[in-house]
Amino acid sequence: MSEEMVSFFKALADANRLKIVGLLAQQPYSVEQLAAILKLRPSTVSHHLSKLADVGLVSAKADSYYNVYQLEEEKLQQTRMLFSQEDLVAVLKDVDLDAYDRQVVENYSTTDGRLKTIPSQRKKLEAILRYVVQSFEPETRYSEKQVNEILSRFYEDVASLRRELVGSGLIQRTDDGTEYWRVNISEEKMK
Amino acid sequence: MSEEMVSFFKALADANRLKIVGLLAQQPYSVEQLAAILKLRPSTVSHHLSKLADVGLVSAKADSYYNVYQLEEEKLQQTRMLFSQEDLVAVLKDVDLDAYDRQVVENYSTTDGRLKTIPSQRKKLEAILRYVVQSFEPETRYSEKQVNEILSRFYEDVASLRRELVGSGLIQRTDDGTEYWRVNISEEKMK
DNA sequence: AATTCAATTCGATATATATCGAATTAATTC
DNA sequence: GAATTAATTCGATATATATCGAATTGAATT
Repeated sequence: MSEEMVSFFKALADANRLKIVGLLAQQPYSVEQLAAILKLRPSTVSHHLSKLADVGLVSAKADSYYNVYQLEEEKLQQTRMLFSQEDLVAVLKDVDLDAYDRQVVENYSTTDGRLKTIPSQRKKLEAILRYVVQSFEPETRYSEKQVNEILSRFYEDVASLRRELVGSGLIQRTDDGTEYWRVNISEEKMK
Repeated sequence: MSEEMVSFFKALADANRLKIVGLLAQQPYSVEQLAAILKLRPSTVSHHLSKLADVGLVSAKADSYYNVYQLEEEKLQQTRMLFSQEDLVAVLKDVDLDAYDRQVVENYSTTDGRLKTIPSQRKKLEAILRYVVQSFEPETRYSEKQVNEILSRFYEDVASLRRELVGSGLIQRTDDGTEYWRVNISEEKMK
């Protein structure tokens, strides 16, 4: 999960905690020893150790009445596997990828869902086009007349809109201009 | 350097910054797009991006008046090399490794540098012994008489002190007990 | 059993920082 | 050239957290 990843980095995002990891990589230490070496109070070191223990980087072993902490080597090795493609995708759970496009469309639409104008900024235009193209079924051929009919629901100047869609690569057409179709995402990414 | 390592982890120790990394791993995005997707203000996203850029994880490319950010793949790969033995040792620069032993010795010494008592806690005792043994030259043989002479500078009950030193493995002796020598660190680590 | 001691927990405080809105900057469009 | 727009910077604020000292806990020594 993503929250676990954040906690992991938070655990290491402190100079003293990094030093603790470095020290425990050499040998186990008690809280008192770490406190003396780092010039911190035992209570502070205890706090740091509990954060490191929370993410599984260290563990304690009771030895008489000392608490001797040691590094969890396997967990440290695990760091090397970080940022695999899966990890990166996992971070994007619950992320609203279409929020930008939606926001742009809203800004340029009247209450009845039609476009007021076509934005001149390229990024805005692209967002609008990505939205409009969703009204075309994939794997389907449309005549120019059908295309115009669909586009007229969004904007009066269908010719401009059609031209931009083709120019952006989201819609393709035969050379003679008689047939149009929506380009699917994987193909589009190729360009 | 160590400070750089802390900054690196700090840069990734935030849920929204991790999401930005995840998003940029898919494709470049403008500040405005990221803001819409993450439901943050552009100023906030700008702030996050500058932290990521500071550690070299992302870079900006001007495109008309958009600032399009992209992930620095090489830097991300570099993460996998993290926590090598060198990295861990580098963190310990400027760390006062002997602080604990010094502190213990101070607590058990009178102002003239002699031990008041010998601590009963094992960890404290070990610290004292590590300190005392430094008065013996490495690679040198001592007679029992010489050993006692050296130890008497620290504590009256030289027999106890000598016994603890041998018991701890810091000092070794011949089976007949006529010669004593300090065990060097690398050998001691072997045990 | 009483005392000593290391560690943890708790409460308080000071610093760090995530977030926002406003002002500014730099570039584009009209 | 004037107006628009994206991004950054700046100042303010609220939250998070690193650190400490005091109190508590649990174990070991006397």
